[in-house]
Amino acid sequence: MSEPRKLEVLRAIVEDYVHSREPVGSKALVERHHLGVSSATIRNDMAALEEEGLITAPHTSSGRIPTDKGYRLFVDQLASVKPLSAAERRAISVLLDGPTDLDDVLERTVRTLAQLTNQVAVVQYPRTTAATVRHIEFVSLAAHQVLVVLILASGKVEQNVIDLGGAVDEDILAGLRRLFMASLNGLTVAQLPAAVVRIPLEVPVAEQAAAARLAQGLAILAHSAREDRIVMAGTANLARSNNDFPLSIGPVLDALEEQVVLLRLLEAMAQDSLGMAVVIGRENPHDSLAEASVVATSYVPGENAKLGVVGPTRMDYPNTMASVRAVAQYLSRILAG
Amino acid sequence: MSEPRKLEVLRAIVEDYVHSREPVGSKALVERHHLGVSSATIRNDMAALEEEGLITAPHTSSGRIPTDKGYRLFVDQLASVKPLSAAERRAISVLLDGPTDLDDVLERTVRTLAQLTNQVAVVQYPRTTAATVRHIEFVSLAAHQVLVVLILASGKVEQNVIDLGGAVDEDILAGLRRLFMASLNGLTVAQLPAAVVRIPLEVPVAEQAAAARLAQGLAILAHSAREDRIVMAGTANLARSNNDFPLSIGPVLDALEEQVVLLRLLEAMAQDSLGMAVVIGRENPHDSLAEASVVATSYVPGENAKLGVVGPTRMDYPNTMASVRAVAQYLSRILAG
DNA sequence: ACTTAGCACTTGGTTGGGTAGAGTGCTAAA
DNA sequence: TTTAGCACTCTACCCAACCAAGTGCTAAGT
Repeated sequence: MSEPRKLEVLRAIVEDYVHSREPVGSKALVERHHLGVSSATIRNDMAALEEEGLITAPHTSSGRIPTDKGYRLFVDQLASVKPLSAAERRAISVLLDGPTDLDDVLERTVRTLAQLTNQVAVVQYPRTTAATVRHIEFVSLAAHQVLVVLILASGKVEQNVIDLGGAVDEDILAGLRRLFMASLNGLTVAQLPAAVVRIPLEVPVAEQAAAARLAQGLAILAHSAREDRIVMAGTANLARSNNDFPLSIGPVLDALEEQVVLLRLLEAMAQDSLGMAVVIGRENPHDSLAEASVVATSYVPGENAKLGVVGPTRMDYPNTMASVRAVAQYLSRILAG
Repeated sequence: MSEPRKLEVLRAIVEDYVHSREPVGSKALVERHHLGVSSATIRNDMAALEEEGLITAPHTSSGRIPTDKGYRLFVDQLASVKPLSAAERRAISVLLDGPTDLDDVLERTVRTLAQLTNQVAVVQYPRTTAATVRHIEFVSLAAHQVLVVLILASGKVEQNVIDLGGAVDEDILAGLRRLFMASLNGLTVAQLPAAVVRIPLEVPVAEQAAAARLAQGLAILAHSAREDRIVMAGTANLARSNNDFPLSIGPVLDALEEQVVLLRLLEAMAQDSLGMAVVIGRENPHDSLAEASVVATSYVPGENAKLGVVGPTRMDYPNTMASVRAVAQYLSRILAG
C-alpha cells in the first residue's frame, strides 16, 4: 500500500465529493480518475484513510466523505493553487476599477467576491487603532449644536453632533479648533482619549465648559473609530448552495449577523506562508459555524484587516482560495494607489 | 347564510392558519372558535368564501388556507390593532434609548424590530434629496490629494478623496473653499450639481484646473448623498420561520440584497389612514417576493422615510403591524428630540 | 508483499399496495 | 337557513419487496 497513492485517493475523494455532494465509492473513483489500480485496492486504501480519521462513511456500506481533518490535510498538502481564469480576472478588474472612496470600494469588493465564489463574502474595514489624527473640524449647526468631525490619516471620517450647553461665539470655536488640532495632530486614535482630557485645562475659564464638551465628543469619536466593522454580501448564496441542507443555514446567518463573532474569528486566524488562512468546520470556536469553513487573508500586508468567504465545509477550496487571494491583491493595489 | 358570520369565519381561518401553519377544516374551526353553528354550516360559508376567491384548498378535500386576497380583506377590515404588551414596550424603550447618533439609532432600531417581530426588519435612511448644504471642507492630505467633505443640514456627512492633478497651495485651497461655500451654502443636494459647475469659471486661470476637480468631487458627493440606503437585520429569522418552506428563502434574500428593489417598493407603498402600508404576496411587483408580505410605515411624518418588516405572507399581521407602528413612533420621537 | 477477482452482506432509496384520518360536497330532513 | 348523515376524495403513513451501490473479507495471482 503506497503512501502517495493513499493521498491521491484522498484528493480524489475530496474533489469528487465537493463536485457531486454525494458520498463517493471505490468503483466510481477508479472510473473517474485513472488511477492504475482496481477498486479493491482503493477499498484497502480507503479503509486505511478511515482508520486515520481522514474520511468517514455516513452509513455502513455507503461511500466515504472527507472529515474536517481530511479537508485540512487536503488544503495543507494536496491543493494546488489554480490560477483564475482570464474571465474571472477581467470581472475583478472591471468591478473594482472606479472611484476609490473607501466605503464604495469595499462594497464593490465584497459583492465581487461573493459573486466569484458563490458564497458569503466578508470584508473587514481597515483597522484604525493605529491611524493618526489628520484633521479636526467643528461646524456650528444651531445655537448650541456643533458637528464634530474627526478625520484620520487612513481616510476614515467620523462625525457626531454634540450639544455645547450654551451659545459659543464662532471665533472662540475657531480658536478652540486650532488648539485641539495643535494638541492632537498626529496622535493615534488610541492615544487621543488620554490627550484630549487635558485640553480644557489650558483654556480661559469662560471657555472651559465648551472645551470639555468638545473633548468628550472627540473621545467618543475616537472610540467609535476604533470599532471594527465588516461588510458582507451573498447571504442568498448560502441558501442556494445549501438547499439540500437547509437546517444549518439558520445558525450561520445568526453568526454572520453577530459581527463580533466573525471579527474575533478573523482576528484569530493564523495565516500560512502564503498569507492564506483557512478554518474548517469544527476547528472553528463557534458552534454555529460547525458546518462552515472560512477562507480569509489580509489585504493590507502590514495591518491585519482581512477579507474572505464563509461557506459549507464541503467547498471548492482551491478555487475559493484563489479567488480570495486574487481579490485581496486587487484591493490592496487599489488602496495603495 | 349571514354575511357577518362569513367574515367571522374568514377571520378564524386566517388566525388559525397563521398560528398552526396547516390548512384549517370546518370541524376544527367550530371547536376552537365558539361560533354557534355546526360544521356543515361552516362548510357552506367556506364554499362561498372560496367562490369569492378569499380562501383556497391546496388539494381537494383538505382544509382551506387564505389567499392573498383573503389576507388583504383581513388586514383591511377584520384585524383589530392589538396594543403591545408592557414587556414589549419596555424592550423598545430600553433598546432605543441611548446615544442619538443617526447610524447608531437606526442600527438599534432595526435590530429591535427584527427581534420583536421575529422577521426581517428594514429601515430606510431619511431621504436627503431636500437636505441643504451646511458646510464644505477641503483637507489637504498629501501633495496632490484633498479630502472633500460635504456636510448637510440633516447631519449627514459625505466625504471622498480626490486628486487635484498638481500641487495646490494651502492658501489658495482655503480661498477656493470660501468661494465654494459662498456659492453653495443653503442649496439643496439636488441643486448642487448644476450650481457647482459654474464655479471654476469665476476663478483665476491658474486655479481653474484645481477648482474643476473640486467641483467634480462635490458633485459626486452630492450624488451619493442622494442615494437612498437601507439597513436590515434578522435575516436569520427568515431561515427559522420558513424551515418547512426552504425553497422560497433564496429569492427573498436575493431581493433583500438588491436594496434597490426594496427601496422602490417602500417608495411605492400606499399608506392607509393610520399611516400603515401592507403589501401582500403577489400584490408585490417583484416576483421574488411573491410569497412574502411587507408591512411598513413612515417614521417621519413629513418625509417618506420608511421602516418595516418583510416576512411570509402567512404572518401575524395584527401583531406585526402593532410592532412596526410602535417602533416607528419611538424612532420619530427620538429623532425629533 | 501487494494487488485483484469474487462473493456474501449491509443499507438506503424507491416502488406499490393497503389503510386511517381528515375533510369536502351533497342531499334530505328539521 | 341550518343541520345531520353519508359517500367520496385526498394525503400521509406504514410495510414489504426490491434494486443499486458499496463494503469487507478471503483466496488466488503476480
